[in-house]
Amino acid sequence: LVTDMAANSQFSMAVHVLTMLARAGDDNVKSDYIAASVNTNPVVIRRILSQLNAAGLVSSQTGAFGGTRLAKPPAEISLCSIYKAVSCGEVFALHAKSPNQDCPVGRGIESVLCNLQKEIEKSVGEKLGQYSLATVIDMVSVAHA
Amino acid sequence: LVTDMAANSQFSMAVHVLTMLARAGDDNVKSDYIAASVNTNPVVIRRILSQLNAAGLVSSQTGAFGGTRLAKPPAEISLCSIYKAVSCGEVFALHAKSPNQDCPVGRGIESVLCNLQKEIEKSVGEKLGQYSLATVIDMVSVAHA
DNA sequence: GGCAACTGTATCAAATGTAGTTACAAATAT
DNA sequence: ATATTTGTAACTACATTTGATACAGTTGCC
Repeated sequence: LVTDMAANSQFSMAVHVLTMLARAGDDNVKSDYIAASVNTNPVVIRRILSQLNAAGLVSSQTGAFGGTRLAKPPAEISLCSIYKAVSCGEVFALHAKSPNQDCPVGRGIESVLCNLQKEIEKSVGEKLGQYSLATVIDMVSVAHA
Repeated sequence: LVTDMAANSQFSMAVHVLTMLARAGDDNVKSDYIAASVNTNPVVIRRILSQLNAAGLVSSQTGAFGGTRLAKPPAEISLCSIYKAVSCGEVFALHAKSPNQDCPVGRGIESVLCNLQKEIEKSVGEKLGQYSLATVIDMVSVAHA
């Protein structure tokens, strides 16, 4: 392990996972199989699948011959819904400690930054909403055609 | 300390710092004074000022009666330039470990995600570019008028 | 029924990033 | 000279992410 940890890559992994599921169609896919492609531990994959399941993007089945498959067609899964499903942090964080309320700037800056944060997050959501899982699948195919 | 650490709030602090400097006009402002408003340690402020200085947004002076002031008028400092100045992480991170290159998806997904990452980052930059430090100052003033 | 396979989740360890703090060298006005 | 202030190194504390092991619960098949 030499890489930079503590930098949330769950969105990247989630897109990867969903792409694998899309290629399997209606077949159940096992977490071990996905883990081999993502190059990580099956539990990491199951943690992501758990969030995607909560968001209604996939549906899983326990027991022998179990596994996971998409809950909707790839064209109906937007990248925005994936982004929201895995709890990625905000683009930037607000002050860790509340600023000094005795200072005019300290008193006013928090709400301004909070509004800005919401606007940026909305902007990111709209941009991601322009793409679907189907788009990604096409791009992956073209990438090494 | 009970707050959530490890969530980069340097952009928020940088905007706060620059707002303080803007209000001081051409006067040198000391890191201790800014730290009192941001409610943190002067060294944390000087670390941010160091990055803003490298980006040409402020100019500092060491020694007695030293301090920092803006290097340009607030209207010419866009929030995008502030965002780029403090090294905030990307909106989402790519895979920590490189995916399995023996899998078609693993082989193609990285470049797709990388392109997407760049596009999102560009989108964020454009959105932030719509605002300047002058805008923020106005909003802070209005917030508690 | 019993077995094998798979998910779901708890728990722990390793690595990394952020923020806060102390300390001190370098610079500069008086 | 002296006092003041920046710039930066070094260290601690804490949170987050990822990876790994373990195991209970579920399910298909013989």
